[in-house]
Amino acid sequence: MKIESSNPTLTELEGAVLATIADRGPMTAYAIKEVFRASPSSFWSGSAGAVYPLMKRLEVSGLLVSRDESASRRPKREFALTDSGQDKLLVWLTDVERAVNAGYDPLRTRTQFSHLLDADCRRRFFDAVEQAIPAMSAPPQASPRLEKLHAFWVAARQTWFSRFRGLVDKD
Amino acid sequence: MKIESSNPTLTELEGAVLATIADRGPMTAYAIKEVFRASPSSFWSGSAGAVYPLMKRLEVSGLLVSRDESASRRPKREFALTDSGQDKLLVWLTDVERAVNAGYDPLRTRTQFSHLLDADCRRRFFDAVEQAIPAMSAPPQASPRLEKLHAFWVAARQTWFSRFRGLVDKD
DNA sequence: GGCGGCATGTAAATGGTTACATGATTAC
DNA sequence: GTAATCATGTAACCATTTACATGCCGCC
Repeated sequence: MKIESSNPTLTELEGAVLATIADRGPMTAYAIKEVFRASPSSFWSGSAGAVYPLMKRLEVSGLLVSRDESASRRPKREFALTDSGQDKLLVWLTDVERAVNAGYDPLRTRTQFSHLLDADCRRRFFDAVEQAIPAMSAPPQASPRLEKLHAFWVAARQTWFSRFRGLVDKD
Repeated sequence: MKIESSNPTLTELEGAVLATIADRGPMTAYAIKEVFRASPSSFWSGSAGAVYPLMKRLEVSGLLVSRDESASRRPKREFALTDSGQDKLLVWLTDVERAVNAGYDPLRTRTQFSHLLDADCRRRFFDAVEQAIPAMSAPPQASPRLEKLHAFWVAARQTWFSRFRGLVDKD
């Protein structure tokens, strides 16, 4: 007897959707989409074309259940986590292989090639970046916990970048 | 008279290809692909299906030129940067909007939801991550400069994560 | 003589973006 | 009454991945 394992592993977007619902409770696809749209990373674009079909897929594979919560003629379908969805979420959340990954960071990529810029151009670019990093704001209506986490991440990034710069400027 | 602007902006992969060639001199598509495959980020997979057509595209749009460098019956086509390629590269490299972006980081994503894990599970996951971060190695045959940059980035990440953990573990 | 690395490429599938379309409801 | 927001969705397109296919060269 073969056990149906459905999708082998969740994509980052799928995992993040499940995690968001686990965190905030049942939500509409629209609300999920807005959460991602508010992210400080442009890689989480929160496009309808990604979110709606994705959540439908997650329901079909039994990780989400939806109920019609329309209070008027306007449609409103709320998705909640199933037990199996909770299980998969925990697997995704604690996936060490995924977590230990340099990720995809346009600034880190550029630092690797900063020596290709002449000193003047580099200084201007670095100045602009250094000024912009602390200005990165957390998504509006973020919880105090998320706000704190964001501030913390920004501070770490700032430290990293200015130390990197100190290293490079010496040359 | 209309000025042909061809592709509006380079993708991250396109920019990184141009930068790699600018850095190392003329290379084959195969060599480029291997550089990306060696990256510590799984997002730079360096697949032939991405690299070969991409470099052909960059040549068609005039950012690269290729010459046949076959020394035997085995084919070998080396791509070099054109002046226009150099220009576009500099624009890409100093794109502040791109550089100031939280990027795509599976670990950062997971930290945002770490409170969904029970204390025991969280500790195990964090332990594994904290142990794995310093073990992240730079690509083999990296230049001393790249090696240094990588070590520096790893150290910053380690600091960030352990401080984040200190913040969370208090709860 | 065979295996691993160099070198080129393509076809199909995936996962996501952009842009569009529709309509209900709320706030001004 | 009209603009913004809530809410749902789809179609076309895009960059990239996975998997495959081919063949040459050097080394053991």
